Amino acid sequence: MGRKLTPRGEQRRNELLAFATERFATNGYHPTSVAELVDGLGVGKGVFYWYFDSKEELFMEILREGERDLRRAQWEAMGDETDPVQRLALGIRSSMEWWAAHGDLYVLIEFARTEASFAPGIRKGEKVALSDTQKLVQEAMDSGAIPDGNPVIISQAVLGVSSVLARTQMLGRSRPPAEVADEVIDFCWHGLLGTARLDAKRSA
Amino acid sequence: MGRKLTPRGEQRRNELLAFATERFATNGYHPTSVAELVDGLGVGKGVFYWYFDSKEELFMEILREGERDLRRAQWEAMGDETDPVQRLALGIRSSMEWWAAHGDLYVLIEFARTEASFAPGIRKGEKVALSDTQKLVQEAMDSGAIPDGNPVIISQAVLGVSSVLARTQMLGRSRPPAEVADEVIDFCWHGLLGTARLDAKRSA
DNA sequence: CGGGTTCTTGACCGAACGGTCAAGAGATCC
DNA sequence: GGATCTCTTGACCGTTCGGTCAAGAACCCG
Repeated sequence: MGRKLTPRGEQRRNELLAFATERFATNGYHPTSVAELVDGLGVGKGVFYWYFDSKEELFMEILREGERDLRRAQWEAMGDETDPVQRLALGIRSSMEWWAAHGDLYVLIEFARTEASFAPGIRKGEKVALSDTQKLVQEAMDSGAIPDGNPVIISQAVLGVSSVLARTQMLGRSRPPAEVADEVIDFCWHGLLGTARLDAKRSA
Repeated sequence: MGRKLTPRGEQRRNELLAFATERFATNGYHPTSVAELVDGLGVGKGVFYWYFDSKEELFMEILREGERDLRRAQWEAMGDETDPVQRLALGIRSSMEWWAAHGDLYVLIEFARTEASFAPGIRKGEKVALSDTQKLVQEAMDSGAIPDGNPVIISQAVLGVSSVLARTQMLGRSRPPAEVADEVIDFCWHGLLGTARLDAKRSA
């Protein structure tokens, strides 16, 4: 929208974003009406349309802010580590921590992928995540740290394992993100035939 | 609904199921109206409600039939193979073939997970898939074919890799299912640090 | 205090939705 | 040919939806 907001307005906007995120994740995007959002916050309907052009724009804003924040968290976590395999591990751990704190976004992104109006935006975000991962994998291959292979496939597989275990183990069973991250790394590094499984994998 | 149908009625019902599957997957469940479905088939609205109690019931029927058919395909593919690791590979290959032929269902299941009214049914189906996989992994561990580990985690990881590569490589890039299945197996068996990567992995 | 801006209200709107139903067409069997 | 059952029609219904807007309250600054 691009309206200039006072601190008070900024706060209202954040209230709307937070409440909508929770409702959309719990009840679904379509079944959650704008009326339900403003009623839940105890304000008039005009408030909603003061801060957002449409329900659709609000939703895209939630997705955009979420993706931005996740990427920032990953970048911060990797810090000045230089070894690509270690960087990958740090990225996985920080993603897991982030998803643990923002479980609602997980559901929202899954939904967004299933509808024509939101899918393109999601695909763009996933391309960025893939490209980030792919660079690390390629670098690790070049340095001989991991054997040659198709870096795209490997990156997608790593992201897939992270994603599914985040959903089933962490969001579904409330297990601590650090533990789940260890399991992701363990599987991704060695696969199910691998043997070096018993030593401590926790990095640094 | 349990209405008894003549062959003609059976065919109409299947037309509705097929058309709705395509529309839901392409455009989303909520944005696709019952009116759009019957108009697309060139029939009156009453036809829809002759065969289904509600739009929701139709959708659940699509999911139910899909899951049943996938499971049947897997069971058929595994045939009389006895080695658990080989059975796992056969299961992965047949799933990939099935998803290639039923890409619409992929999107539908992803959506169904995101909404309170459909999520329980999906979770039940996923529990079955997990349990099937888990049994094979456990068996392989008991026989020493793969090292000990948490069979739940490993099974979910394998299913996750299958799922993400099915989506990105097969449905997204139209690559042949057999190739993608090979890549899934390769990654799951050895991980990204594994070395035995160059021999032919194709089974039998 | 006055004047301008930011924010809020809630009645209202047209459109679209899921679903109903009385009426009738087509097939089938005796 | 009539009785019966399966299937089809489409106008119609009540409800809810996303979105609008004239009016006014709250806040800020000179």
